[in-house]
Amino acid sequence: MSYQLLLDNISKCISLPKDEEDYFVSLLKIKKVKRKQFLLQEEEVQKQAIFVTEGCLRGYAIDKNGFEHILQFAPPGWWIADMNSLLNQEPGILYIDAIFNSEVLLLSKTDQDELFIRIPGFERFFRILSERSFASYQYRMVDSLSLSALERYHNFCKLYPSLIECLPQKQVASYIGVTPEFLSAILNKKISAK
Amino acid sequence: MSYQLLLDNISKCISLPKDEEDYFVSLLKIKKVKRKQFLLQEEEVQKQAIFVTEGCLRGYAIDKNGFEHILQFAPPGWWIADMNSLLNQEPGILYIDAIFNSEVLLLSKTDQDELFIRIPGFERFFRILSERSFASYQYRMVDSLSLSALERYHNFCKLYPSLIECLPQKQVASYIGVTPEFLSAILNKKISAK
DNA sequence: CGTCTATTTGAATGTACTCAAAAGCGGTGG
DNA sequence: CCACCGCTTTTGAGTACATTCAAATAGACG
Repeated sequence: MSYQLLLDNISKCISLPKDEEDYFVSLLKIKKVKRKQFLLQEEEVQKQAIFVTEGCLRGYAIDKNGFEHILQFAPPGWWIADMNSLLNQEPGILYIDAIFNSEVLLLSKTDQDELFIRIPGFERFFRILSERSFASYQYRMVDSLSLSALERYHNFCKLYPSLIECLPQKQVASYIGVTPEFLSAILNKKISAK
Repeated sequence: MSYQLLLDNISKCISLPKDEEDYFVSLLKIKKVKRKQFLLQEEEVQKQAIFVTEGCLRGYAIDKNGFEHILQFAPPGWWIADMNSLLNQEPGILYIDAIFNSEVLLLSKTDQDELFIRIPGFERFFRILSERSFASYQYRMVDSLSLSALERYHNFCKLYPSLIECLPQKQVASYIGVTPEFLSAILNKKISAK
């Protein structure tokens, strides 16, 4: 059932009595999201943290020339949000939409704040979650400073092995920070070089 | 005194009785760090979280061609660490050293874990700290995907206004991800274009 | 004053983008 | 089943952005 994936993740970090688990689940809203449907658009305030149970979402920004830059994919088991907007409840810069028909769990900022007070164990869970996200962005930033486009592509394949086969290449290009034409070129050059 | 800056930051997030504060302070080690002295090198395990009280540190990676890529500067009031290494207690990829003679507070991973158990309020403090770091890396990653070198330079000036005047330009170049020659070129072109 | 490092300048090169057009690949409706 | 549509991928030519390398200039400091 929809909550299981999230509850399993939580139980790896903290142990939760049944009543607390029930309370937590009562705060979650299940939402079905159709392909291309938005969960957030630029200038909106991110009111909920989003946990993906089925399908896949993406978070991206659009630059002043109208080009998309994908920051993150969120397959099942991943959280996604414009974190600055969620934290400070101010307008964000990200768009979040569904790549495939998806199902997500929503936890509103106000319920989350309440949750921290009622069940301090969730402070720990979200601390650990944030630390890991922080750590992975730190390394990703290092990669973006020090690796070539091809190396970033290989990293991507390692990070999202399940996605690489079902995503259009242009979305991968957007994630690693090159144009679709250029990614196509370096991948084909590589093959013929064998 | 050395602890005040950190205690002030903490008190903005959580309120701490005197005895808990004393316990926390007892876990901290003050360390003086000379310019160019290392606090961490590649392949080492980050055993402590580092909080800067005086001077300035930097965290950077060295790529396979021997070039430095600065990930972060840490002036007073900032924490710095190879977060993945600290979290998982495994070898990291960052170097951390002092740009100027500095003073830092060290909180070891084991003491920190103990602290979370003894004083749950610190779960909250470090959750908030991690969330903010996460949020700022998220936006920085968007910037690196969507902004030009000159725009990233302007962002840097906003982020580290106190540093921009005392850092050698080549270190700023390293942070924004271009060569010192190129940064010099775009800054001078800009001026003559007036 | 000399030494060390940072900055600037310029030429040649490489990396990545733009634009345009062609080719491929599902899906859908007739 | 085929023809067509929309979207992705490929290809190529021309251009812009950014690096490399080398050398000259400028600043900081003992």
